[in-house]
Amino acid sequence: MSRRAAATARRRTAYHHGDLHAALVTAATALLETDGPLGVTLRGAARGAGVSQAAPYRHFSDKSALLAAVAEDGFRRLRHAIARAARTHARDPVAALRAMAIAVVRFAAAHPSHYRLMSGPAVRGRDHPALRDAAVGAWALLAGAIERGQRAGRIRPGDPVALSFALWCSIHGLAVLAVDEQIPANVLKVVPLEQLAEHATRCLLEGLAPRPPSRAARRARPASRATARP
Amino acid sequence: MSRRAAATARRRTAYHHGDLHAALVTAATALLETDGPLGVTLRGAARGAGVSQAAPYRHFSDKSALLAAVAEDGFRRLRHAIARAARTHARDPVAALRAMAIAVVRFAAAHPSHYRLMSGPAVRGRDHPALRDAAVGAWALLAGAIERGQRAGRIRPGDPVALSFALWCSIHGLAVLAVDEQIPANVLKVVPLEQLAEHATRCLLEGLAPRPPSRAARRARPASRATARP
DNA sequence: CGCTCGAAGTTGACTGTGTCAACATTCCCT
DNA sequence: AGGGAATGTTGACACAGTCAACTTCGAGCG
Repeated sequence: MSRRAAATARRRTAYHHGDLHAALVTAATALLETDGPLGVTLRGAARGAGVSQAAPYRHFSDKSALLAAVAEDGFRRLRHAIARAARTHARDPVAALRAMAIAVVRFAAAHPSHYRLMSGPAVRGRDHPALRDAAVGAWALLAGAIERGQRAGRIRPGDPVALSFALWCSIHGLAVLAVDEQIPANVLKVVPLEQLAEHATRCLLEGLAPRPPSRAARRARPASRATARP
Repeated sequence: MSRRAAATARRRTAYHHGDLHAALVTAATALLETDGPLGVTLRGAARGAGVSQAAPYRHFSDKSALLAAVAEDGFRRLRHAIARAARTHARDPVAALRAMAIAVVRFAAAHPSHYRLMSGPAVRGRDHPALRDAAVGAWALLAGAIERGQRAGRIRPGDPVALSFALWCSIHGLAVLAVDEQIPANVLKVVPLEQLAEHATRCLLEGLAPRPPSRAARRARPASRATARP
C-alpha cells in the first residue's frame, strides 16, 4: 500500500490520486486543527483530498485507523520537539528536563485538538501498535535524561523508568489540563502556562534530587521502603 | 413502565414519566459504563428510559447538556471519594494527601469511561458552569489538605493553590494515563496502579517537604526565585 | 365542576455520518 | 498486448442529532 504510494507519488492521473494515504492524513489534520476533534470526519477528509466518500477505505480500514495515523504523526512531531529541547541543554540534565517539560506543554497548547487526539479514547494503543510505539518513543526521551542526571549525580538513584514515570505523569497531567481548559482561572490568570510547567517540574525535580532523608520524608514513608523501588 | 423515579415524582402516568431528567442521566451513565464514551447516544438514553427519541429535548437542550449532567454527577462522586479518603487520615496531612491521590486513581480505574468524559472534550467547562464548579469543588479538597500540612509544618510554605496544583497535575496525569491505557507494560507489569499513585505522590511530596535548600536545589533554580511563588 | 393552557411526550422528517457491495478505471507485470 | 490487482466511484443502508407539528396530561381558574 504505502510502499507503492511512495514509489508512484509523482505519477497521478485524474482518476488515481497518487498518494491518497498522506493526503488524507493531511486533510484530517487540517480538519482537526480547525474544527476540533468532533469536526474530523471520514467524508470530510475525503472531500479535503478531492476524492469521494468511500475512497479512504482503500487506505484505512476504519475511521479510527485514520485517526491513529494522525495521532502517530503528532507523536512524531512531539518527539522532535522534546528532542530539540533536550539538545539545547546537553550539559545540564536538570535544565534539559525542565526544557523538555516546557516543550511538551507548549506543543499541547499550540495543537490542543491534536494533543487531545493523541491521548484520547479515539485511538487505543492496543489496536494500533505503531501508535503506541510512537508514544513510548516520545516519552522515552525523559528516561534518558533522567539517566544522564543520575550519572551526573543530580538525580537520586533508582530505576530511571520509574522516576521518569512520575515526571511523565506531571507533565502530561498539566498538558491535558491545559488542553481541556480545566486550569482554574485563579491559577492561570496569575501565571502563564509555561511557568506552570516550570513550577510543576521543579517541585518534582526537587523531590528527585539526591539528599539524605529528612525527618519529614522519613515520617512520610517507613524506612524500609524509602528508596524509589517501583 | 417499571423504572419510575420514585423520589421527585408525585404524579406519574403512562404518558408522563415523572422524573425523566434523572432517568436520562441514569440511562446515559449505564450506557457510558457498558459501551464506552462512543456508545452514549441521546436516542439510546431515551430508549433506556422507556421514552422516545425527542423526549430528552424537553429536559436537555443538547446532547452535550446530557453529557455535562453525567459528568457533573461523576465529579460529585469523585469529590465524595476524595473526602472520604481525607477523613480516614485526619491526623496526618501527608498521609491524607497520599490517600486522596490513591482514591482518585482508584476512581478512574473503576470508572474509566466516566473519568474520561469528566476530563474530556465532550463537555467544556465554559459552556456548563455547573460542571466546572463540580470539578473545582472536587479538586479544591487537595488545597485544603495542603494548607493543613503547612500548618502542621509538614509541607513547605507557599501559595496552597500553587502547590496543590502541582499535585493535581501529577494525580490527574496518572489517572488519565491509566484510563487511556497508555501506561507502558514494563511499568504496569511490575507495579500495580495504586502503588504507582503512591510513588508519584511521594516523589512530589518529598519535593514539597520543608527543608533548607540543598546544593542541588540551589543549582536547579537560581536563588532569587527559589520560593514557590506561582 | 368543567375548561383551558402550558408542560411533557410522540411522530415523522431532514441532514450528515460510518460503512459496505457492486461497478469502473488505471497501473504494472508477464 | 492483456489480465490481475490496486485504486476510485456510485448508490445504498442504518443510525445519529435535531427540529417542527401534533397529542396527551394535569393543574389552576372561572
